[in-house]
Amino acid sequence: MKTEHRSGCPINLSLEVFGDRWSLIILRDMIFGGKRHFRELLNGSIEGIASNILADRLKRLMELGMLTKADDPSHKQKAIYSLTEMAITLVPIMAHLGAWGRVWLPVSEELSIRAELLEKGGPAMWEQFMDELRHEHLGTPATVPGRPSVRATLQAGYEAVVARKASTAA
Amino acid sequence: MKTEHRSGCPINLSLEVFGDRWSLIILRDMIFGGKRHFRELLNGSIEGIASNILADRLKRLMELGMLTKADDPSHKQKAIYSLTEMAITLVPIMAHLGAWGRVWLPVSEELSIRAELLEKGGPAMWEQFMDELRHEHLGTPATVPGRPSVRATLQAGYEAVVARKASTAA
DNA sequence: GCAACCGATTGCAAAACGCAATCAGTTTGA
DNA sequence: TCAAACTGATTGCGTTTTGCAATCGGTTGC
Repeated sequence: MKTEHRSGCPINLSLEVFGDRWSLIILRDMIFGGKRHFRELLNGSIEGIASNILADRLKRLMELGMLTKADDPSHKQKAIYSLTEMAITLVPIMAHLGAWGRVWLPVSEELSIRAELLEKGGPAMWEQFMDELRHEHLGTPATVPGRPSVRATLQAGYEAVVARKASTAA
Repeated sequence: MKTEHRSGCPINLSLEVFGDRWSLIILRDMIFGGKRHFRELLNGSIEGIASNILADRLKRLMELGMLTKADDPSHKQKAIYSLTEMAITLVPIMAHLGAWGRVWLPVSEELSIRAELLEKGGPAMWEQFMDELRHEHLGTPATVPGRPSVRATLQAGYEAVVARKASTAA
């Protein structure tokens, strides 16, 4: 891993980690989309990432300590990627980024409903979401079961918008 | 201005705006360093931005609506760059980014003290800072004068660390 | 057996980057 | 008065990164 840095400024160092056009997209798809496999990330990406870029970024994110990789017991060739705590704590940043983008950029309604719900949920929802991610990716015990998962809530919001748009368009 | 987007996802659109290694650095220097001129940004950058990259990014950030440019009355050739509201509202993102970087990345003490103070100040401090930036860059009336400015507070913290390190090293 | 799928890798053209030198106009100061 | 320093850039050029398509060897399901 490269240890050469432009400066010790936290904002600069953060940019050195995900100051490119793809790293955060991959993490977004893992966090909000629940993607864990190479093909899921490759084919599920609405932005259309190329396979060599995806391979390169996965490797880089592993070297940086944001991801880990493990064998999938169901398939000898399959690898399963997991978020580390370092990546999971990006949730508040993702939430702010989504909120800012919703205000200032030409977002589409169906792709920004998740950001809107996450913004409205506030820090309490982010904490719950991070706990769920820790359970999924790090194997920590599930906390307070019974309530619907954040990802399911966001997904339901997304599907409601898609359904509504389909019905009004028909 | 380019209107071609990879997707309408707010996180993706945000990345299209500052998903590179320099745009946020420039905004950081304007927000926290109070830099307003080309040369200030060029020579003051600890990361060492090249002049062609700086020129390109300033142009791009203007096209995106993050910056405006005006003549400096004191010098016919001098241009003064101002943050727009769009850029000023990045303050909470900068704060979170700095907080995240402080936890996970090899930050230097003197360059992360500002991030620490901003994190501890919380949303109230961010709001005050954004108001000060609006006053500086947009000419809005100053709100609640009398308290020390956030930038001065952060700068004082930085200088205290530098002074302490100089004295212990001596 | 064979098609579909697995995580990549390779080749290649285009774009972006990093660096140094340079530009024309403006201001400063001796 | 006139040169030096400073203003916001621009140019040229070699290196690196990106984007895209094709392909790879191995695995699995039918």
